[in-house]
Parts: sequence; structure tokens; C-alpha cells
Amino acid sequence: MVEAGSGRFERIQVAPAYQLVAEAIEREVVSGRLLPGEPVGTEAELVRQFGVNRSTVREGIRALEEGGFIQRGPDRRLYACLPRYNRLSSRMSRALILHEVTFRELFSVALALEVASAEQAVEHITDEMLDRLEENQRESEDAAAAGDAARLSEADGAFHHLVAKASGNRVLLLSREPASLLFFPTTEMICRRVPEGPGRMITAHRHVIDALRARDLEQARLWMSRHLYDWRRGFERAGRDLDEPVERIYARSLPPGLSD
Amino acid sequence: MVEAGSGRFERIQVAPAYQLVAEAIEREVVSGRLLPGEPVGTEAELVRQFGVNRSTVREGIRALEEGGFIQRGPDRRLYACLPRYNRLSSRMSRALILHEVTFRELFSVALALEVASAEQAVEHITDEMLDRLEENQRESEDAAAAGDAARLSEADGAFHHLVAKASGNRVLLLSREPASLLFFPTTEMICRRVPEGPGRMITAHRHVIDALRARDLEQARLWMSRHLYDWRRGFERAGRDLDEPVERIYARSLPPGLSD
DNA sequence: TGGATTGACTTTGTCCGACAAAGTCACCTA
DNA sequence: TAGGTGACTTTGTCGGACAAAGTCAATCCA
Repeated sequence: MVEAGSGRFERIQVAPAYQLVAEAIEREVVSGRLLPGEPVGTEAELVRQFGVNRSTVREGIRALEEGGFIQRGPDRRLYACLPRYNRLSSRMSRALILHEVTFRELFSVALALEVASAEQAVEHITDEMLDRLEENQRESEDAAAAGDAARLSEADGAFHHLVAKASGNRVLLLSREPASLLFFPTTEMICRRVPEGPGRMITAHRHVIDALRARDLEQARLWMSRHLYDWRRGFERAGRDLDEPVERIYARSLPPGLSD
Repeated sequence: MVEAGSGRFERIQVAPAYQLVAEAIEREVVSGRLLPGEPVGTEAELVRQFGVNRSTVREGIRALEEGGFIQRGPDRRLYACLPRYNRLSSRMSRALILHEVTFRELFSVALALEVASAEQAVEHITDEMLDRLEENQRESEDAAAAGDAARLSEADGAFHHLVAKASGNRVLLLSREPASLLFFPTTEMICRRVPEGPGRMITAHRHVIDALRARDLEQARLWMSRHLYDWRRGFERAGRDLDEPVERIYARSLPPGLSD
């Protein structure tokens, strides 16, 4: 075993060539010299530029692809791209599951971020977003009338996403996603097991939308947090323990409608 | 050009073999069948198990490595591991920079999450964490006395990290990191340019620590938010515009002391 | 003439084999 | 017994190879 730091010289760190390739490309993207959507070049070109073997280039590419900084187009060519929110979010969600976080931990964060979303949406909401919220509300009512718990919980997820989007704060939109991805699936169970659940949900949504339309900060804050506490209560009434780790569900796919 | 969906049959989607390899391994880790720390096996073993070429296995491995689900040990062998918080956080931070988010967006989220951290820390803080906060406070005072803006801002970053850790909420710890990584570097500039900055910071930290020790929710909330608003004000007084995109800084490395 | 077909060319996905560097481990000797 | 030695293992890199699939332009037939 060679002991690091035992001698006069520092250990020479040779990073593998594929890492250097990956870092070089990533630096181009992050620095803005390579803009999202622009082609990165073919593998052969990269081989020429870096002076390494194609296998090595491909290893570097693979790492970057996973990181989301480059993507294969439909023609399989390489393009620079912005890391997608949902990609990062779902990765974080899986990390959270692995760390066996509890519903209570998720709830606290969701509460803070959803209320912040509502607050900021009061200031920034547009007529178009209000229309989309109304449309979402109709969908929720339909689903509730039909007793379709799956559709209703999906609509609820979309509702919160829309409010966050209406806040105009992209950091918020990103930050709330990982927790919400783990959080909202439980809604379905609650809707099915707690009779008054759907009704209270729709009422709360209604009040939030009205508050946003009226630019009423207090009401928006109030009803959003009521909505969330309802939810936690529903979770408990469905017989679950707040301090139990979120289950290991392999949720790779995202709910539809969260593509941006 | 073959038109997708033009015929009677759906287009057959063949995922590349390296993706299948990556997904298979990732599933093992996420499902818990392969526990963090356990060796994944050598490349040769994986070649046997999957029945593909070593190059293909390596491409799959590369992708997973970037995702953080497996890691090379010091002996270069493969081990399953939990995706590290900081890895994901720094990736998110870079994504935020690429999306050219503004200081204002970052600030709103940081405010919500830091205050939530303080609130929850009131309930969960331990004597050990209080000691570490006191130690941090001494470090801050030293740095301020020495007029060392870099050390002071680093201590401030560590302070907020400690408070989040004291909250006992891992989701919170994770959620606040991406924004804070982009946020706290500006502290140094503020400390240098705004004369009363360091003094106000230390006063605020003092009050937060005292409030946590006394389990005083109101005071903790109050001083943490004061601290943040001070900060935003410092940013403005340093002549920066809140709505200007955060610069493109290639910040791969994390500040020290955030390793967990 | 115009649209479909064909075929050359490019690019990616996969595979094979090879070798050097570096780590591991058992063995052997002073 | 401590430490050096050498065989073995494993990874990092390279070269070449071929099939599948996309691109593009020339060609052919109605």
C-alpha cells in the first residue's frame, strides 16, 4: 500500500482521461460558450479535439449525459442542453427515499415552500395562469364527482405545480419538486380512505384561487396552509405514522404535466 | 425518414444496452437489495452477469457513477452508495446558474427555508449542536476582528448549515443547499464593502443561538429573518441589482465543512 | 416533371482483443 | 517476524471492427 503524503512530494493525482473529457465539455456548457441546443459535435470530432480514443470519449459523454448537460437528439447526435428540472428533481427524490426520510420531514419542507409559492403567486400571477388554475379546478371537481381518486390526486399535484409556476420563481419551482414528488402520491390513498378528503381539498383549492385572483396575501397564505394541514391530518386518519420512513417505491417516471 | 406512428404497429423502442445495464444496477440500489457500502462486483463479473461486453458495462457504470448511485472506492473497485447530498446540490446549483435565476428568486426561497430551519431547530436542537454553534460564533468573531471577509463568510455559511442540521430535518438540509451554495458566496463581497455588515451579522447570529438555547420560537424566527433581510440589504448597498441573473461562476468545489 | 427508390456515406451502438499501471495478497527471505 | 518480492487481479486506455440506422443526393419510373 502506498501511503499518501508519506514522502517529500505530494501524491500525483491523475484523473482518468474520461473525466477530463467530461469536465472539459461540461465547462463549455456551464460557462456559456456552448449554448443549449447547439450541437456538441460528433464523437469523431471529439476524438480529434481531445486526442483520445473513441471509447474514452464515449465514457466521458456517458457521464455528462446522466448529469443532463448534454443530450442525444432524435437523430442521436449530441446537443448541449440545460439540465432539466424534473430530471434533477426525480434524482433527488430517489436520494431522499434512500435516506429513508419521514413523512414529517417532507411535510415541514412542503409547508414552507407551498406557502411561499402562494405568497409569491399573489404578487406575480397572470390572467393566463388564473385561467389554467380554473381549468385545473374543473378537472378536480369532475374527478371528485366521478370518485376517481387517481385523477383527483393527479390534479392536486398539477394544482400545486401551477401555483409554484405562477410565483414566477424558478428556484422555488425547482426546490419544491423533490419533496412534492414523494408527497403527492400519498394523496390518492388519502382521497380513497378519508371520505371528507376530496371535498375539503376542492374547497381549499377554490379559496386559494380566489385569493390569488383578489391578490389577497393573507387569504392565500391561510388557505394554502389549511390545505396542507388537512393533508397531514388525512395521512394520519388513513392510519399512517408521520415518523415512518417513506417507502421504497421505485418511481422513475414523473407524473404527466410536470415537464417544465 | 421512417415516420413514427405512421403504420399499424407502434415504433419498437430499443434502449441501448448500456442504459439497461445502468438501470438494472440502479434498481438494485434503490430497491435496497444492494446496500450502500456493499461492493457491486468487478467489471468482469458484471460482464458475465449481463452477458454484454466490458465496454458496454463500463458505459453503464459511467452513467451511474455520475448519478451517485455507485462509487469507486480508494481501491478503484465499485461500491454501492447513497447519492451524496452535496453532489446533487452542487449539480442543482449549476443548473440554477445556467437558468440565469436572479438573486431575488434565490433570496425568497432561502428566506423560507432558513426560517423554517430555525423554527425546527428550536424543537430539535441538542446540546452538542449548541456547542458547535458557539464554536462557530467564536470563529466568526475572530474573523471579524481580523477583518478577514473570506473567513467570515465561510463561517456564516457553516452557521446556516449547522442550524439546518440542528433542525434534524434531512429534507430541509438538502433543500436549502442548492440555493445557499449560490447565495453565501456573495457574503464575502458584502462583508468587504458594507462597513456595518460583519457587526450586524454577528449580532444576528448571537440572537439566533440564544433563541435556540432558550427554545424561543418567536425570537429564533425574528432574528433569522432579520439576518436574511440584512443580507439582502447588504447586497443592494454593495451596488448590485436584485433582478440581475446570478453570474456564471464555475463553482465545482464546495466550501469546506459541508461534507455531510 | 415529380415523387419514390436506391445506394453511398456518416454516425452511433456494440463487440473483441490487447497492454500498461496500479492494487492485492501470499510467499519467501534476512 | 518484518519487510521485500513477484504473481495475480482489476482498471484505464487504446486500436480496430461491424451492424443498425440516419442523411443526402443521384436515379428511375409513372
